[in-house]
Amino acid sequence: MPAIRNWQAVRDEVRRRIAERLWRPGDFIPHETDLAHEFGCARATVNRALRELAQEGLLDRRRKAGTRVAVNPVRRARFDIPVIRDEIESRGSACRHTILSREMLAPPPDIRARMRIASGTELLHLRTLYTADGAPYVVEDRWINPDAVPAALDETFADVSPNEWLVREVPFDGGDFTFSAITSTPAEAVALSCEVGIGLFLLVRTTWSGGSVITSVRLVFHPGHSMHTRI
Amino acid sequence: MPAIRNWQAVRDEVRRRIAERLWRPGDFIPHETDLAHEFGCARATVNRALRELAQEGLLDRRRKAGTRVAVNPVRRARFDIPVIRDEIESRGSACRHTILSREMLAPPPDIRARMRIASGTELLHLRTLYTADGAPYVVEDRWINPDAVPAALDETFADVSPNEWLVREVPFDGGDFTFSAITSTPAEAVALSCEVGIGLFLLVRTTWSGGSVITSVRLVFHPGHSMHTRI
DNA sequence: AAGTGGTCTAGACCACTCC
DNA sequence: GAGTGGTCTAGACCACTTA
Repeated sequence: MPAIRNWQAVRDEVRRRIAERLWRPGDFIPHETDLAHEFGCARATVNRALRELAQEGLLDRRRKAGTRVAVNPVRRARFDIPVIRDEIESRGSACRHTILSREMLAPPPDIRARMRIASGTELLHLRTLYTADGAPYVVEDRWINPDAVPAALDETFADVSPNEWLVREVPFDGGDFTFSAITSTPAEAVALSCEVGIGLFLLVRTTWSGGSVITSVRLVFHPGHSMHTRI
Repeated sequence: MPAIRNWQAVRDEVRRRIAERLWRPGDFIPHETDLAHEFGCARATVNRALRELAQEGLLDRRRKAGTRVAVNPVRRARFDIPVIRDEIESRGSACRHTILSREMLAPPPDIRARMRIASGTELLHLRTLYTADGAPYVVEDRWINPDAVPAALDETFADVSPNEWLVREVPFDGGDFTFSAITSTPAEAVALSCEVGIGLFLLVRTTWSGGSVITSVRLVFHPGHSMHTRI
């Protein structure tokens, strides 16, 4: 057997042993020290490899107990969540955005709860349409907390979309994403130039910085939109 | 300032400096050696922290060039994709599955392409319904490649669902996920006891092991289903 | 109480890029 | 060619669990 001296090789070898059922789900695998000895590398190298596999969900590690092959391989998929403009332009299409409406408004209860806003407080409410080569791509229904982002009140968002502006001006450090499907309402059908009563992909995202919620946005995508990833 | 000696603390401090715009998008940040010196820790510790942030998408690292704050903070969110049974039971509901149909069948062209199956080859085709406390949860339309998993032909999947059986018997090492929304067809409406013409969440997953495709599955979830994550 | 993974260190060399 | 991040090592100590 060739020497296994870098962490990727260790990772691949462990993966292979699991795939070939040398080590079966639920089994304990040898300790880091033993594997390091077997592979002829340092324990830190083995640790790096096993840590990676544990993060992937393939291994289950616990101090004192040891490392075992995950019984239920919960697969963790990583999604890139790009800025809409990048998503559209990376497909070679021209992206344009239009502000459909802009107003100060007291948010409905569900938004208030999601953003932890006191009753009666008014937020900046924006509706924006993004098009790809002229075709409606997504409608964005966004609430911005002016307490967290006072500068937003002076912005028209004509040149820079709300999303890009916020990304540039207020780096967030946390977010909450929900993906689901909805049935198109008349309003959404008009905005996206599609029929009423068809399935549309919905992404609701709330982002915060420190303790305060910055913005909550509801993105309704054009019919046929999909999100894709590979593990 | 308190000492910053472990990699989590370094990571948080770097995050803070970016959030407070001390380091702005596009800026180069100090080299690992300098940061290690400033924080009073080893370079490896700084490396671990910066590597983590780069993986998150917050930093952009290149040899020789250096490390800079990402201009377009593409956020990477991780989703856990659990076994359906776990997903249902973790909500405290009782999970049951029913095989709606089971047959050997030549797959339609799109499935053939997705699974890289030669024209004319027959695959095992299964339709399964999962219920949570008796209510339809998801309908699964699955194709299994008997070349990759001969043992599947002898299975009735009465006790163990196709998904669980495959997870247990054929550890896969790669997968391809697509999330989208569809409009319910009459067949789906019947299976899920819902109306025709409403939006449903759809997950299409193809998994392989080594070079050969094992299975491709199309999951249509009950109305209102959502996927959630936090970063 | 003891054993395992988790992490830090200091130093070294390597590999990739940019100039 | 030179400089940066990427990785490996050997040893040490720590922290968390569980036996």
